[in-house]
Amino acid sequence: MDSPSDLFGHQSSLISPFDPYPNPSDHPTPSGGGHGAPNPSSRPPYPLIHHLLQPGGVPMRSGGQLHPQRYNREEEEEGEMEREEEEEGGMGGGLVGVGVGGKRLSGAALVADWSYDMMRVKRLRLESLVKGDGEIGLEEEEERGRRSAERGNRERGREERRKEREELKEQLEEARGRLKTLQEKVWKAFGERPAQEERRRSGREEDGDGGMDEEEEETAEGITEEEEGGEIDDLSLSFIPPSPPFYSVAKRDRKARDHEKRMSEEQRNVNGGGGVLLEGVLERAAVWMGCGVVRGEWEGFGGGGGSQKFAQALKQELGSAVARVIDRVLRLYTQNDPLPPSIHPSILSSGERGNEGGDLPPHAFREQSEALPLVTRRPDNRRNTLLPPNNHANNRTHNPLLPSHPLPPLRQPHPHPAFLPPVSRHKDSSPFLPPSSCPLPLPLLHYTMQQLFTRSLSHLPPLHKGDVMNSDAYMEGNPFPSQHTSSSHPSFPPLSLALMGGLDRLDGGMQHLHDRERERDGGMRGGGDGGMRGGGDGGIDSGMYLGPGSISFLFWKGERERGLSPCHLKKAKLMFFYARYPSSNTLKTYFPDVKFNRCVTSQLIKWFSNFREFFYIQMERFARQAARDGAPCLGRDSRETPLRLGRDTELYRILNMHYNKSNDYQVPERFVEIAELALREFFTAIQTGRDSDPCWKKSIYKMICKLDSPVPDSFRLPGCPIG
DNA sequence: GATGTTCCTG
DNA sequence: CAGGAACATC
Repeated sequence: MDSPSDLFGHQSSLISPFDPYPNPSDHPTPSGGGHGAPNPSSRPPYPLIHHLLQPGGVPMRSGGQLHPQRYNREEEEEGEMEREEEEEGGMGGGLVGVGVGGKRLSGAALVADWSYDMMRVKRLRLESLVKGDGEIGLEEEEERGRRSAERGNRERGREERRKEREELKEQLEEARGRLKTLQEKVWKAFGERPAQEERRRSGREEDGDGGMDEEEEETAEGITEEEEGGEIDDLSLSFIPPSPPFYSVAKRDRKARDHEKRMSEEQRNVNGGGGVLLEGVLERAAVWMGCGVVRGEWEGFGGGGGSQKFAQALKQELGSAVARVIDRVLRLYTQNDPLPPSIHPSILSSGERGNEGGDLPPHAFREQSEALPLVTRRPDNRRNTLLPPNNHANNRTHNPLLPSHPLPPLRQPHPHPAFLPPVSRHKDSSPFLPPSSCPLPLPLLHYTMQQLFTRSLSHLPPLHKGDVMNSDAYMEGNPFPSQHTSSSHPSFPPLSLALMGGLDRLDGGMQHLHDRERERDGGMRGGGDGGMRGGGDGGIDSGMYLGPGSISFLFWKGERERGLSPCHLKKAKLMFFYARYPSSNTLKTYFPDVKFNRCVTSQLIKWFSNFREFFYIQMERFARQAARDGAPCLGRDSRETPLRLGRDTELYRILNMHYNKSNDYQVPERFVEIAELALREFFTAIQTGRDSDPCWKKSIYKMICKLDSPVPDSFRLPGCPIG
């Protein structure tokens, strides 16, 4: 049997920080080694309440975050392995969020946390029961076979049972201490001081008939009974709100009715004030804990059915109340509406509430929301990702990308214009984020997204097999209705691809052009690993990244493996302004938060290949248009200064739209120059008829390849653009 | 064979 | 934007 310290010593690991990654099947990563393969059997399955915490049938392990301070990046990294071990295959963290800088803990997390503690106690007791029963059976056999040994055996059994009792008492003491701690946390979470509670109770004691109502009398009676038996003399349950133990069926039934009654009240409370409900639940959880466990412990020890009843009662209380709260929160959340004032914020995790403690700037939560592709943004944010991007651009006479354009609300709080070059904006932070605007470690933005998606999707049919890969319910009911969504985001503008139709293949790759680049890269980051094999462990599917609009298990898995995310794509696009042909070493340098392996590297390279493709297509397109129409498309000045790429031109707009969709960044002047150069090269080639040469683009590509600029050092920082 | 690039398609 | 084919380079 687990020792109490073992049992509760596990607590800290079981109260996992919310579990950003679904651990699909606890499969060890293909890379094997390094990560301790989670062993499902090493953790208790909480058979009693596990499913009760899954309102939608989706395992939603509540990772009550009791250590918000863990949520800085370093600790997150350090805890990665531990977390993996802690994961239990449920949609971890789907319910409650991280207490990122939060002053309060999630009520649901605490309930789940507490429930889990109680389950541990119960399990403890059941184990002792099994053990005890076994001993009893043995005695009976001996009684049949060897009467002479009967007395001795009995005495021995009694002795052992006494030992067991001692052990159990110790364990209960531990449990009690644990409960006390938890309750203090609950009180803290709900703003009620234990002292206040104490006052309340003592005040009640002074009232009426000696300060005891029926329940209290029963409690006292129950304890007295136990004390008479000499079993729980020191289990004074002082921190547990008074409530009866169940020592008679009649009283239990009556109590059950009372509980039903109060549950109805709670139902009302949940509609009007969630905090009250939670407190009630927790109080009664303590009641069951204080009475059920203690009582059942001894009943069970004597062979009674206390465990069953305790389980039933616990099931009732926690099942209905907790699940109801969770359901409600989920419902509220999935409605994408702001929380109605009737919902007490304390029933939401701090992750849901953003930062309540004021550690984060006011826009922090807004930025978190930016990371939620499926969440409709607030009306004041014109960049709603649900809308076609920049529709306004085509309908306005002035260029929306001009620096004079009002900044979008997201950026307004920041003193610097959004279009300043990154180097001048930040010394120590990501170039993408204003100094004050990155209150969370960037991965947490992803985590938040994952977390919220987990919640949102828990009530929806799976869109992708990955969404629910580790959901038993979905696994059973939905055999992977996989629909790849990667092609649902057409990026190319309506452009006559016929232009490209007659182009012949280049007779050579550009690889040789990278020789110089590689040499340069070799010195950029000491100890370049000499290629892409360095980080490869083959642990990531090539389909890990499915595009900014498709959040899937594969994406989560990618996050788990520190793979590529939509933010990395964004960063890559911005990086394209500096480097059209980044080598793999360059990529490794500038994506330090990505765990590189062959697939990730290929993916990044593929991205840049796509960027180039788009770039060249646009260049050629506008060059041809200029050659045909005299380049009116390139602005008024284009006749005086041929083929200038002004920032008010259509080409500029298109490029900016593609690489800098949300205007996080000012297009570097250097990029504008290079684009102009490329444009002129295409234009000249077309004008002079060189485009009839099958290899006519090659020289242009080569030229562009040489024009890569050093990527600002600020790009070396981990993270990615918000939103 | 691994890697990188372009082209093409969806 | 992904996937794949074809090709080049090492």
